[in-house]
Amino acid sequence: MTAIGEALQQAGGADTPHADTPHADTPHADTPHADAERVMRIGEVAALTGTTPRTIRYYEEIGLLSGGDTRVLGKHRCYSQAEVDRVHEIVRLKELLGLSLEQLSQLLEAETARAEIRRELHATDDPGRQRELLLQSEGHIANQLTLVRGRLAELAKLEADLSERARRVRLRLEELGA
Amino acid sequence: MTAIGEALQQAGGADTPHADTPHADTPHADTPHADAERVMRIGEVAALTGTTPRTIRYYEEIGLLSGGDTRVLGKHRCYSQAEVDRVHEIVRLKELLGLSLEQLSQLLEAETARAEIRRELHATDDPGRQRELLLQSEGHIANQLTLVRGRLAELAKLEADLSERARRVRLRLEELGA
DNA sequence: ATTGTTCCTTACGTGAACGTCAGCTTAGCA
DNA sequence: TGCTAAGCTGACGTTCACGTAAGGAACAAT
Repeated sequence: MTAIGEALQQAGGADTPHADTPHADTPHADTPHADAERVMRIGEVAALTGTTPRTIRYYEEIGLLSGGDTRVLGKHRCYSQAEVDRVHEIVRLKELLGLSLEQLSQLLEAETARAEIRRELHATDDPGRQRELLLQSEGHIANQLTLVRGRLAELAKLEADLSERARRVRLRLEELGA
Repeated sequence: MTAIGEALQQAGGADTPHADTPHADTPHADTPHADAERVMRIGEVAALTGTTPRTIRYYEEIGLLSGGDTRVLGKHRCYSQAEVDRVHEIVRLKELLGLSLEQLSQLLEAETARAEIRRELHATDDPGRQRELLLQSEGHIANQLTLVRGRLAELAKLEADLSERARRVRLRLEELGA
């Protein structure tokens, strides 16, 4: 496939990038309430997010992922659905906005804080503290929105330019046909 | 400035990235019709496009820029406004779509062909040939549009997600305030 | 207990996209 | 004609974002 082909396909997504674990995830739920907070290992997370274990470890290395605070060195990393979500978010923002991982780690300060905030929101009864946390959240999201909307505007302008070009070419073709 | 700051500013553009040529472009038009097809050298092009001479040479090296077909080796490269436009286009697509330069060179086949097409369109009187050229142009633009619109859709979805999140946080804040 | 698969850490390798330095030539000007 | 700023051609260095390989430990199943 050509490079442009890849670029065009890039919008589709949802492919099967590599087969790491051959037999799929255990279909029969052996343990009760298994789906809610299943503990996953790195290979599964990688497969679910369309990345590789190496990538996940790298993201941990540079501080994008926590990588199991309480994990004993030398033992397996274990992840929950929350980490999967985060990796998905990382990939999405990275591809869509073309940000470097350093920029992302700053932007994702929002997400990092969100987990913390959710925990603390449920833990505290102090309305003042809750207010503070929510305001922080709002600020982070606003940051992301600013970035995304800026990109949207630029892309819209590009689209307009291209449409205009296409229109002109069509006009000339009609002239020619007439 | 923080990385996120840069990312947020990235939408603004139009900064002065570096001062290469101290005294600006000769303000007095010595030669007549100077602005139409001024011949520029690499430093000026770099300054105008917010890049560096090295970058321009690199783009030439990998085939993204022609770099003066008729240029004698060892002599200075010279550029016209067309090259400046092309570099601008490259930078724009690269940043906005996050494409690799190889992908870009495929996508920009359109632009490459356009110059050719414009020349040939004026050179030939054969309507059949003209039709063919215009159809080619149309195809290339359509390719670009597909790519851009795909991105636009993805970004719009992201924006919607973020807005939804922001809405929820605001709701909780109102609850709290009430 | 053995075995096969997945994972661990460490460390070196890689491709893209330039940056940077050296040594020399060209172009504009005084 | 001489000077200086800008450009030229190698060629090596660098950062990012991982890939890959080696040697060993951990888990699941038998």
